[in-house]
Amino acid sequence: MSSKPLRADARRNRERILAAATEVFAARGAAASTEDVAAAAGVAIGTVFRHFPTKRDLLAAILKDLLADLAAAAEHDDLFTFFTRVVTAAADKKFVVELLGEDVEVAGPVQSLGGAVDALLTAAKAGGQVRADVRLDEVLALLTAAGQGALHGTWSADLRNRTLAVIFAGLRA
Amino acid sequence: MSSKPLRADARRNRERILAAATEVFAARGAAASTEDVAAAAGVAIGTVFRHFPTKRDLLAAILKDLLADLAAAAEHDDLFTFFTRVVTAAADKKFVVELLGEDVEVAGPVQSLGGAVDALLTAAKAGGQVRADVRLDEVLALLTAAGQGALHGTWSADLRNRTLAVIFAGLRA
Amino acid sequence: MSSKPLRADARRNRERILAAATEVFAARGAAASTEDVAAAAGVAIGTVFRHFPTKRDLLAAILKDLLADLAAAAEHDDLFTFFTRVVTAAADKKFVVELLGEDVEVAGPVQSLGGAVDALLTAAKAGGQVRADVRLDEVLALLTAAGQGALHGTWSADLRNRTLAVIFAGLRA
Amino acid sequence: MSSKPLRADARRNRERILAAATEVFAARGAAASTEDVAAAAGVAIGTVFRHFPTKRDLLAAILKDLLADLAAAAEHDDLFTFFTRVVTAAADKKFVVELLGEDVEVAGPVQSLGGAVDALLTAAKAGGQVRADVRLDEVLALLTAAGQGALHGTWSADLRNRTLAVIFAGLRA
DNA sequence: AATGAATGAGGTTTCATTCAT
DNA sequence: AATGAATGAAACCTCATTCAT
Repeated sequence: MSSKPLRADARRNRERILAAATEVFAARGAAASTEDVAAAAGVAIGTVFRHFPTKRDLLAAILKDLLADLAAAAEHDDLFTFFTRVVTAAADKKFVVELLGEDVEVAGPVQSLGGAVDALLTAAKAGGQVRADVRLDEVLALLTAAGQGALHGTWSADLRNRTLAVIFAGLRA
Repeated sequence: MSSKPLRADARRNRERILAAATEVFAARGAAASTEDVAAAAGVAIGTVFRHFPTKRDLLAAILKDLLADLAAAAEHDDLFTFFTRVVTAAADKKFVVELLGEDVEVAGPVQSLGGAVDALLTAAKAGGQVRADVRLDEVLALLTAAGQGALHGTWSADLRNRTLAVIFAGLRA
Repeated sequence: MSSKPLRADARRNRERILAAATEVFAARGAAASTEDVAAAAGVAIGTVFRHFPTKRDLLAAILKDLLADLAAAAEHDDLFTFFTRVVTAAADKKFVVELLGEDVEVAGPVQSLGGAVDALLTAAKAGGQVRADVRLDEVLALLTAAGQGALHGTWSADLRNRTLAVIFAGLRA
Repeated sequence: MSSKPLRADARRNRERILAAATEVFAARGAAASTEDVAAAAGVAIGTVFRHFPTKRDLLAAILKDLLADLAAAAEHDDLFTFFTRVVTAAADKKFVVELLGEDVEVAGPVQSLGGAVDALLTAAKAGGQVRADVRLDEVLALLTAAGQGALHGTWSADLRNRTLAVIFAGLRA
């Protein structure tokens, strides 16, 4: 997949930049400057642009990492647990929604998430926790919706639980 | 509320600017320039800033108008119809979500929307279409979530219907 | 030709910028920064870009002015005098050659110069100072060549005279 | 002259870089990036800078090679043939003029060219093809001028011939 | 000697906002 | 009240050059 194995220092910097960017954008929104990200990562601005030729590339990389983490977590979850996890995670990453709002390339990352959710959905149907006629795409749609709703609404834990309860009830029958 | 009665041409300009801004931001996102809004409205940039001293003020005014329109529509809807209307409208106003992501002053407008929804919810409960223990705040949360999900996911009409069907089923039982 | 009559202050600034740019580029070459031009003109950087949206636009405007001045001078010259004038002028504007080296739009301005030269050439042929079979395009070519040669070679007045003498002799017979 | 005998691979690289640089600068002008030159040569950027510590050094080396080639060709030419050859060559090397415009160290190489031309000029005078009072420096000036004119004017073969014909006639009488 | 990642100054350009006309 | 030119702080990005590997 990756065209070349990065040199040790390059890989180290790439990761520092990604970590710094995640933090900076989380704190100040996607409008924060690339300059600030460089400073937070402790590298020069040119280094950021060597790794991510465009601000959009940087945002896309963060998003990809985030979704990959979530997809990995899916292995040990049932559908409802996973759903809750995603929504909770979204609330911590205020800027993800802004990323999605842009034309950032999401198709790929979301596909991988879709695969994970598909497995959970199948299992949930088999176990009778979800109606048989529910399809993958509306589950993904609900996931996106809940995630972004939580993001913008800054729901309390209690509100989040009650809101998800409605969705879960709808999936059951 | 209004500090001064505007001159006729000033009022006309204010409205032209609002209409143009709604269109421009819907088409190009909230990052579109104020200059572009002025051009679309057929006025000079200075005129926009005379009416809305800050870009944020302009965005807030649009949002307020939008929500007021929705609240007005609520008068003739039942809860589910209204829900569908809001979600459909959101898909047309790509930028609303960006506004909410910012610190735009929405408390007031959203309150009025809440009032409208509260009435619909009470009626729906009375009619037995919604469980008695459902509270206003989770309905609003679901509304926000669905609206923003629709926005970002660019749902087809079919997907929207199936997604809302799950939510509605959840509200019923 | 010009789409709108500029406001008084705008026109004043436009001219100050052009004058400053001519000076700055003459002194430091076309690689000098737009920022420096703005400073020399006593305006903010944004003002330069309002008048000349691109550095290239600025360079093209200078070139156009320069050639227009030369074309105007042609009215009172004979061909050989004009030729000498152009070559001398070129030596003062070290950067013109760099402009021409770029893809700056020169076609238009050069056309106008061509018109002036054509008239001088016709008169010179009529007066018997130039062979009848000499065509406009080679005269322009020689003009360009001499101008740029003078530029790069930093000819002394004496060398310039002797060099032009060869060209003039060639045009005579 | 040469400080150290280069290792075989180093010498090979030096030549690959020079060849690539000649091509790249010819195609895209002297503003082309050193990075691009490295890529075209198939070496890393560091290698370019090891051989030519400065971009200017690289440009100077190219120029030197170019002029050396021309001087070598002079051995078998008469003055007019040589003149034509130089002008034609210039049209192929779009960037040479830019180099001359800079402070690139050309004194040495140009001297050697001057020597070659001097010999041709002497022969031409002896053969009666050039007036006796023509001096070397104006011939060189005309050569430079014609070369640069051809460069910037993108002359057709026909135009070049007619333009040179005027100069040659001027040299004859 | 070669590699290629890092540096960081500097370039062009955008845009919200101010202010002279 | 309207106009639109001016401001100037960023923003993103490029590139010659240095230096660790």
